[in-house]
Amino acid sequence: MAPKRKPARGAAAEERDPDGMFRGVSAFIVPQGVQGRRLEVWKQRLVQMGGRVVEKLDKGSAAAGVNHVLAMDAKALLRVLDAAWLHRFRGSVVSFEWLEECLKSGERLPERKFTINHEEEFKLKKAAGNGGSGASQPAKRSKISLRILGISREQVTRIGRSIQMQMRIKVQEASSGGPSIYAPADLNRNITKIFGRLIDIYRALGDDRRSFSYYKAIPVIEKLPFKIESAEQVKDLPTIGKSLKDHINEIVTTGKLSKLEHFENDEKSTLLQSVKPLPISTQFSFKVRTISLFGEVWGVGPATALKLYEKGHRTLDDLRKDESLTNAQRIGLKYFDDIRQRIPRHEVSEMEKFLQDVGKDILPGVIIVCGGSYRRGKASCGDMDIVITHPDGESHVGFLPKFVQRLKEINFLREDLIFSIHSVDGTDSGVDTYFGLCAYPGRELRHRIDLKVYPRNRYACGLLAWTGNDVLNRRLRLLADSKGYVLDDTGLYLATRGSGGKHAGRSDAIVNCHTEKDVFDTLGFPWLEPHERNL
DNA sequence: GGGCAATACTG
DNA sequence: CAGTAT
DNA sequence: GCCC
Repeated sequence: MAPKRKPARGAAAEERDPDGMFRGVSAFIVPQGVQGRRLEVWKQRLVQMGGRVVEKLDKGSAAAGVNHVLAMDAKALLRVLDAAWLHRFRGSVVSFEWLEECLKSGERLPERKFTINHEEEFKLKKAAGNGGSGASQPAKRSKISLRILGISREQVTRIGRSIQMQMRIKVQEASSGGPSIYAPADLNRNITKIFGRLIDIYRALGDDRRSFSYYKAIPVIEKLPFKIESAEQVKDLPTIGKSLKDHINEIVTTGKLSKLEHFENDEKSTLLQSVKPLPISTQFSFKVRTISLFGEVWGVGPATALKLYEKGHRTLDDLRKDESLTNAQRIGLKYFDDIRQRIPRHEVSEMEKFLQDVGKDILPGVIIVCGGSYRRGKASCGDMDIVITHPDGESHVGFLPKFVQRLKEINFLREDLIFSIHSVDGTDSGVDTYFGLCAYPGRELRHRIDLKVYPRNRYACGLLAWTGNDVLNRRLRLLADSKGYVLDDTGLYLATRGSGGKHAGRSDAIVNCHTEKDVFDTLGFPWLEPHERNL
């Protein structure tokens, strides 16, 4: 797949009306139980009319300006937020009806009538013995669950301290004035915005290579210190060839791109028509939108998304009725909203510790590290990539099945997507893999989690690959190829030079790389700390 | 006109 | 094998 | 889509 596009800076800011009815509203939105497309429309409306949508909310955010929480109902609300947190929260907790009624009447209605009575709901759940599906417990409970699961008191208090610490830091940040952004003004937003749409469209259609070309052009354009006024200024830039130059020419002279209009105007969304017309730049063809949506389901790619569309499916609910879905796709669909939620860094940190504790119980000395965007230092993560090995080079064998079993017993792992074992018979480099869904102890919200177990001598390459980012992976693999190596997550190999073969085969001559640094050094690539790998 | 990272699992 | 995932 |  082509690299995921970073959300453009200030995406909706341009069409925003600062005097709109939602002026001053900073809303955190609980997506559970709402159709994704509907949600998107609401968010757009909110922002267009002067509001703000806060994507991440963690324990410290009370001070970060959030003054509204919007959710479907109390159940959805408690699924994502702690009752204790809500109790402390001073802003409005309202159902989406508030938003709908405001939009319908055209004026800002008092929140009071739409308040969600979560306290009541929580008491009910508690009285009912608290087994209830989907209800999340207050913060205290999750610690208790950790203890129930065999975690020591010291660890529990350590986790508690670390949460408090992070809250303190958060509050400090919030009180020391707003976020200072040093990003330079985005002079050519008119162009990159359009390219951004093309990236999404081509990816949804399965044309990753083409999508990638637009993707590469964006940072190049963003770095320009001037506003492009003619294609002349751009014709010699790398990543910008004839076609992109023509696009830019059309954009700077006419203000739009007919090619994009074509994509966006073939069949209009009836849903979007029923609401007020959106700015042209935020419209998508119904077909492209729908296929993109389907493609966001885990296990559904461009080909399947297209088939489903042509079968007549138009919504995720349509998909739910389809018999042809695979197991994994069903799970992806069922937990669509859950998986889409990002995980706050401190929670990943806690879960990493949790996994380490469970792991060392089964196999003393086992090394368990959370890679991915977490290891690259991101403030929140889309999923967790757990890389595992054992220093003795042998006892990792057979670890993963036991680990997974244990994690299921204690209700951490919930649903399986992929599970394959090679360490025992030694096939496929002896790497064991598990992909699935997990839930933070004491909650029901599902997160994507990957577990990979490597023999010690392959661990460095595994960790490197699973830390990414994917752009770095590609660069390193390309570089390896140019120097007569093959690099993947299982090792660095001497390429077998088949006489005319384009694809250098992997000889079993593995190059000894005990650490990530060994890989960088062997390839002659300047060392990057994990947090420097966000290319 | 071919390559664009490289490889594993599902059905 | 095609499709999807990392 | 771009690059060689």
